[in-house]
Amino acid sequence: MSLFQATLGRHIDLSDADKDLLSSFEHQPQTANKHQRLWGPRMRVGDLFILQSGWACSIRATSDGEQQVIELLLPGDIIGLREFTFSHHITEASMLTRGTIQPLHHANIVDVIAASTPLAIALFAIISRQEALLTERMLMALHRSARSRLLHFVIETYLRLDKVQAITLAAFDFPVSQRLLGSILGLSPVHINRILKTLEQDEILKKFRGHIEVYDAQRLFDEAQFDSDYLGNEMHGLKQRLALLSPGAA
Amino acid sequence: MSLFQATLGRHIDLSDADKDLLSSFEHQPQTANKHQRLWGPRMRVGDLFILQSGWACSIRATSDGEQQVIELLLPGDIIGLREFTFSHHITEASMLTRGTIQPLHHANIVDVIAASTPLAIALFAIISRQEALLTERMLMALHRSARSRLLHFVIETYLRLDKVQAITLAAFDFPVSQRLLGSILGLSPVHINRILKTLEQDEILKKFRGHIEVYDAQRLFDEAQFDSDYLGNEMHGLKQRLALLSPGAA
DNA sequence: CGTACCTTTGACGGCTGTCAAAGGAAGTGG
DNA sequence: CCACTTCCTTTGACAGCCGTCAAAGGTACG
Repeated sequence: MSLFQATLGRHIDLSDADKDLLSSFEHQPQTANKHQRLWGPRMRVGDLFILQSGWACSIRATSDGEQQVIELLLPGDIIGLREFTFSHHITEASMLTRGTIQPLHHANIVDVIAASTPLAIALFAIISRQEALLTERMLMALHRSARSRLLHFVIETYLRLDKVQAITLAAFDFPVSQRLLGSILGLSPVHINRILKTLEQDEILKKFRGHIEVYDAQRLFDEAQFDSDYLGNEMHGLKQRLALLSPGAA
Repeated sequence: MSLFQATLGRHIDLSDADKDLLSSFEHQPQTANKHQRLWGPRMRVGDLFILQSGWACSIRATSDGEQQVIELLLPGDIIGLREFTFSHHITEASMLTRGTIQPLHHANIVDVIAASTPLAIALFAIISRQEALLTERMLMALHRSARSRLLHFVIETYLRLDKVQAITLAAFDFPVSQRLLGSILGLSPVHINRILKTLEQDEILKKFRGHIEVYDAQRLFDEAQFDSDYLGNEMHGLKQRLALLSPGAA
């Protein structure tokens, strides 16, 4: 089963028909280079991309001449799901690392929704969780210090990665420059650097070029005041309703 | 046609069957009092509410003891759509003014999605636009001054209201206290007050208890650097695909 | 081997939060 | 109709987090 199916299956139980339908969209994954641009602002919405390996992001240019990262996309995510009902892109999307992607025309999402209610609900679950991620980031931006925000983001990213493929907190891949960290958190690169410096001095963690090493997980979580409620996958009530809808569906 | 149908119909063309289906959910609207609480954090997700008149919001308590408004809900909006795939609420939802609401069990959303692909797409369009609203607010929070953010929010709210029912920018209802404005924008009430003072001195606008009067729309838009792209409703490509799906659907 | 990007460090300034206190407006109960 | 309470608005003084500017060293890549 592919990463993408696993992502959808995290929220609902996939029937064999659902799996077949999804497989038909995952034919020949393409290799995407680092910094490869998938679309830009004002471009017509066409293909979305299932990210099968590597990291990507969507970006907006801000009025003050900076770049703001809107969402960080990890393996298993759908790049552009949040914009598939728009006629034109507002964001730019590009790869942060080399990776593999699977194009999927936005109209095909309509086909998926028409073909399978469970898959439609799973897509709602995914988009709702993206929104929850965004909400949490806004909360952090408005009510937390830069240091706490950075720690929060490290934990969030670790947990998202760990869900896709088990990794260790003591040392995990993190191909994000200080400048990019600033674009994600809305902080200046200079300040990011100062924070990382103190985190290293305090023996909490150290960010290297391509990875992070965590020395003191306890203090990491304490200072980040991380509450993982918003990352949950459970959907009790709706699963029952879905079962009722198609008791004999293959 | 109800406000709710108009909201959905902004994105797609509703068939008669779609309208009938929606009507079956809009039986007996209830009156909701000011400050009435619709749900609280950690409560099981059950009913959503179609807001037919009045203003509402969803709120999160932050770790620093403040309240952060997550979303402002206006007539025609669905309260809780963003959480219908979760098993438990994270937010609290409550009325900001007296109004009328129509309960709708979250499992019924599944029925709607199963019954009509166009309605399912319309729901995706709505949730995607909520996410776009949130994204824009985060962008403002990270890259704009408090004054510009406040002006941006005034324009955004005016445009959202105007879409539901034509109003005039020179004077429109705005039942939001300075304290609440702070909770929405993530600013202290004290600072909100100072900004409103200068806006009044600069003869741009004045906020009264229950409404806003705009004196200088030009400067309002200039200072807010408002770009309305993210509020758009168009969905060209997908409408064509929907038409293909059910050429003869009633 | 050169060029571009990333990281590091210091000095300085401003936007916005906190604390405190007082007056005004609205709703409540007698 | 009045007394009381509660919330909202207003204002001043002060402090701190974080951005900006500038410059230099380090690292990767062609």
